Amino acid sequence: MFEQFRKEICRHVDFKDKELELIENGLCLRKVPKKYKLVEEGKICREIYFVNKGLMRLLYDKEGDEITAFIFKENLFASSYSSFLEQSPSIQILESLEETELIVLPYDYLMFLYENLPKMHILIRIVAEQRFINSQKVLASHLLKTPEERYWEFQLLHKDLLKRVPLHIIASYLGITPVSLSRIRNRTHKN
Amino acid sequence: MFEQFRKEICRHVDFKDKELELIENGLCLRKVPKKYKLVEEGKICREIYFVNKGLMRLLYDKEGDEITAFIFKENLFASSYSSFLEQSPSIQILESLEETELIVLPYDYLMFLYENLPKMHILIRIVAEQRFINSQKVLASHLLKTPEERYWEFQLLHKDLLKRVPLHIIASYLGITPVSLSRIRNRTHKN
DNA sequence: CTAATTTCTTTACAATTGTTAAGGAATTAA
DNA sequence: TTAATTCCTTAACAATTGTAAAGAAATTAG
Repeated sequence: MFEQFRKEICRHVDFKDKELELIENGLCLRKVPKKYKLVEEGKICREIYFVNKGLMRLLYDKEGDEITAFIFKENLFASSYSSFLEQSPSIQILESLEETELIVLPYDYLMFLYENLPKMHILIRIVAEQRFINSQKVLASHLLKTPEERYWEFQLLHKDLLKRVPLHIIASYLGITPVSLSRIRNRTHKN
Repeated sequence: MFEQFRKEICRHVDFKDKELELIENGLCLRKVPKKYKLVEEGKICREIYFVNKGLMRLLYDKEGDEITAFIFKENLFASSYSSFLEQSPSIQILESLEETELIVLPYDYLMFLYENLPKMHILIRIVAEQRFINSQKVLASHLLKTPEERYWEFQLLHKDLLKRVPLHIIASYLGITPVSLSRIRNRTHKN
């Protein structure tokens, strides 16, 4: 049930069995269907999700248009993290792209762990740092590369997602329209 | 000497006087002139800097062109954070935009503090989380807004920087060319 | 299986940006 | 102060993207 989760967190912090038990006492497993919204716009995000199986995406609703901020694959911690950290209304939406199996860590239980298992600060510090590094990479890609180069890069790094995710979602992740992505793909395949 | 620094970190973590002393034992003050490079491309970033007075910027060298990733004002923790965290060669440059006064926290001393003052994990967790939130905001701005809207937003949030920083640096921060920024400013002022 | 919906591509046109080059303004250095 | 450098704007043109609309293909729902 928590095998992947254990493996992932123990890569970063050396938790003892008793400590793992303490952590897992507050967790639960949740299965959601495709297109299920875990966090809605305007609501406070009160949980962090570890993706056991499936795909999640974080997105903005821009006057009806969906703009993808990030796609979470297996073994990543997903959440509307800004909303979770500040316990403030989310400006992002978190939803599943496939039928997805999640491990749920509630905010209140994380606070409990912070007090009773100080190592938890280390773990969450590392999770935050990694999400920061990721965010920096995506931002750098926008600052340094053209949409076309960004598509090539995406192809290299996330070949699997090209098959799992509709192209218009990838387009919005790359910061372009589906029409433009279609043109880029057309150009690319011919050369 | 460390007043601002103390005030800032105590906003987040309740350090006792003795603990503050322990932290400050490993810090030093550094004054650098304008355009001084604290971190060079390819070198490992071995320090975190707290900006006491002045301005720093994080940038990429893209085939000779300078692309600004972030601008650090007073009371922020600046660094090539990815390089610092992973102690790997930096793909970013960190340099001063003005004569700048910094408080320097060396990597080795942070490791020492992690071991001898566990609360340090909390502080650095919060610093990482805030840099993440910032990074998310900048990325959202790129995904959701046009360059023109991004300039308006910048004007609102960082009016002071328009006077302190050359426009071509702001242009690269907004992800556009100086020529394009000039056109946007021209359009904006007329309407 | 059929109908409805979603997804993807293509086209034509408008709008914006990038590029290159040139000149003037402002700042910095000698 | 003068000379050199940096900074900013403008112009013209090419390239790219966005928008709107339409239709084909694929997927989903009943």
